[in-house]
Amino acid sequence: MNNYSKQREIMLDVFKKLHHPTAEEIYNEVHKKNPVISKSTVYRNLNVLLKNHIINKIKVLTGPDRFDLIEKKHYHVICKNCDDIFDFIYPFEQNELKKSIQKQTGVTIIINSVTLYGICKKCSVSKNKEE
Amino acid sequence: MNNYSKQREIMLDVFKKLHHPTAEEIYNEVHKKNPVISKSTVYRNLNVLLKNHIINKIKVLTGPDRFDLIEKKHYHVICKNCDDIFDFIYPFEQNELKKSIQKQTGVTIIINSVTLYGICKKCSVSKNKEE
DNA sequence: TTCTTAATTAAAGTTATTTTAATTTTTTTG
DNA sequence: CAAAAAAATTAAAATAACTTTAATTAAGAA
Repeated sequence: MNNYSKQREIMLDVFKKLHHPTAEEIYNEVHKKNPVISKSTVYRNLNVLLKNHIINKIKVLTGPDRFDLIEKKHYHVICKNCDDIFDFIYPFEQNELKKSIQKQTGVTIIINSVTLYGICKKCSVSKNKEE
Repeated sequence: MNNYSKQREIMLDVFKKLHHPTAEEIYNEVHKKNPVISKSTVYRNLNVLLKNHIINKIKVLTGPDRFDLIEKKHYHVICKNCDDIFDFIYPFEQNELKKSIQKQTGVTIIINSVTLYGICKKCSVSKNKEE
């Protein structure tokens, strides 16, 4: 990937509109702009963008993977109930954590892609009703 | 799930042997002990154990989900290259982080299931050869 | 024991994603 | 610019991981 193909450019455009989209959501949006683009192209280009560290893949507990543009460093909290993703920032880069993990596991954190799980506001309200 | 079925008991036994196993790996091990247990039972019981907070699901970047017994609080670093999972401990429970996330996102962290990504020792060595 | 509920199995179904093979587009080079 | 080579795309088929279904079996309560 040296420069961008037309479809890849459209995909990047679409990324700016959507919030943590799934491949399907990207496909739908991209399809509006150019109905000729196929789903396999979307999937393939997602992988190209991933390999080039232009986007991130976010794994949720259920349902399809989600993606986001790597722009500024932020982390994700995922609601264990509805799988909604929220961004937050935090000074995780303190060497302390990095060094501690190095020592314990031998793993060098390169992309501080922190994911936490919790219960979002909506779900903590509605949880009292059902179940 | 009030008490355990035979198959569920076997599954819990198997969990103590394996390190972050996939459903398939659990099935294989369980199958050795009792060849009559089906794959659908393994999958179904994994979901039962998840709902009852006895095990955790770990999402890796590629490949099938992994699971582990919730015993003592620990977190995971996943190698972006080989998807291997390493455990580490860290005092994340400091209220500071919890409160900060609450404020920013409205999400209440319940299970501090932190996941970070990096490159493990093995991969950082072999990476210099290929590609 | 008989009734009721829960758990299991095997097979079929689903969802998300990848691969393949044929075609089209883009880039390189003479 | 034209021919050759490389890269990207499409549609369809294939795959991987997991879930659902329908029929059967096992367990617990009355």
